[in-house]
Amino acid sequence: MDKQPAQQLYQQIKDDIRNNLLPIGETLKQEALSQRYQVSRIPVRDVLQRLKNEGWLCPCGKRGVMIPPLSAQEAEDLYMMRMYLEPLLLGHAIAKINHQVIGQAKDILSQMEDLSRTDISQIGELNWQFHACLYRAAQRPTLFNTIANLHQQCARYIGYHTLTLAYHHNSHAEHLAIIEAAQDKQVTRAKNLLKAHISDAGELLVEHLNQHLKF
Amino acid sequence: MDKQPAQQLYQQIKDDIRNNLLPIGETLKQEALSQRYQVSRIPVRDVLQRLKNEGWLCPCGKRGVMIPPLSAQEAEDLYMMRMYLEPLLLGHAIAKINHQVIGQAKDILSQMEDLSRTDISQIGELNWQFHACLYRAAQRPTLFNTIANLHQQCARYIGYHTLTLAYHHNSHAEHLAIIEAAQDKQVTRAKNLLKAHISDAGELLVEHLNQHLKF
DNA sequence: TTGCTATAAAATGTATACATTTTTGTTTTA
DNA sequence: TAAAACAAAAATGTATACATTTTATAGCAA
Repeated sequence: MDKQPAQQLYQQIKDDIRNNLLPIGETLKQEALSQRYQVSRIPVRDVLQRLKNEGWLCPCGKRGVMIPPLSAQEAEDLYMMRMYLEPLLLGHAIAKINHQVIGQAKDILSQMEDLSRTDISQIGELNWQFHACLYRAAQRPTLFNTIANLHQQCARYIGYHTLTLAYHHNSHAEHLAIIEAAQDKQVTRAKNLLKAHISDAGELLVEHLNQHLKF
Repeated sequence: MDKQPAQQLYQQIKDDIRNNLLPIGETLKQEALSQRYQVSRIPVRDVLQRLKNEGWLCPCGKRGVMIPPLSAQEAEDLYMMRMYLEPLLLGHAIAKINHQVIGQAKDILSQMEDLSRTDISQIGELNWQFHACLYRAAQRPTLFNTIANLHQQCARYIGYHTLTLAYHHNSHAEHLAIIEAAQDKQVTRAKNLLKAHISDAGELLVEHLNQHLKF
């Protein structure tokens, strides 16, 4: 099942942004991209608009888009928002969580542990799958979508740093604790654990960025 | 200066959604829309994608989009998120607010008071301009954009209800109080006022929806 | 009748061609 | 020399035509 061109293109461009294969801070030319990826400008335009809405690209002047430089302040804001919103959603979720959801979440955690360190790029995705699995149970699509967007935007920051590996070692225990609290319907405890979990990750990331983004 | 077709189209479709001139809950056909508005399908596609990302449309099945029905739960979630995030941003803003910003905000408030009741459709926009004017001062684009998105999504709910008029009568005093607190650099007080302001509006809206959305 | 398969039609995705806008570079003029 | 104005180019926006995918329909078998 080979996806439609636009689907591949979307992944490809996102990867290329992560790997710094595209110029940062200057307008991306549709024509250039369409030649680079061997498609017409129509799917390119679609993908650019989509990536802009997901925070991977930002407006550049009055027309066109560019890859915004990584910013410690942006990371701080993203994690701050997550810190406020995700416990809210988890609170709604816990009332409706059943054994199947718990099981699914645990499976995802197992997968994360089994990942060889060559698959770092997938850790971020699995991490989101874990959280999303719990959040979905809340059946609050509006809250869920906003949070999903925030994760999307975070993805650019947590994809390929050595930081990621170090962090996810710690976070495993935190994930387990959250699941247990959720399982036992300890709403307040679960929310606090989650808040701390996000806060920890955010602080680590912001600190890391402040050290490495010199300008 | 007549805008580009897509710009007009964007406004037009949004208005038509607000005024219930387009079918709710069934997939919008690109071909039909392109004939209705006398443009090709390309700008139609662009606009549909954009409106989807702004919450005016939602995915429908595996392909296409539809106009989602108004939902009290969605309104509740939107206002809940605003209640948490906007005071945060206002807090950052107050430190940087100067007299010019205060003046600008007051001007917008005056405009809102002067609006004849035939211009109800503009109240929502002015209301956002007021808040945005303060928020922009914080120079926190990431937080700002997320909040702007939430307002966009709220817009569908507060555009054309009789409710709007009744509410905005009360809210004027609240707006003034917030500005004064901001002017005096009373951060905590301003944040609390704002939180209450949003909470009030949210409760009123949700109650209204629960009464009028029978199904 | 019910369910499945194959085929047709309808809708969306994409490529090419054209129109419009923006930008850039050059020339002209104060 | 500097600034303004114009012309050429480059880039984006849009229309038309075509390809692919999805959905609906008709026919057949159980």
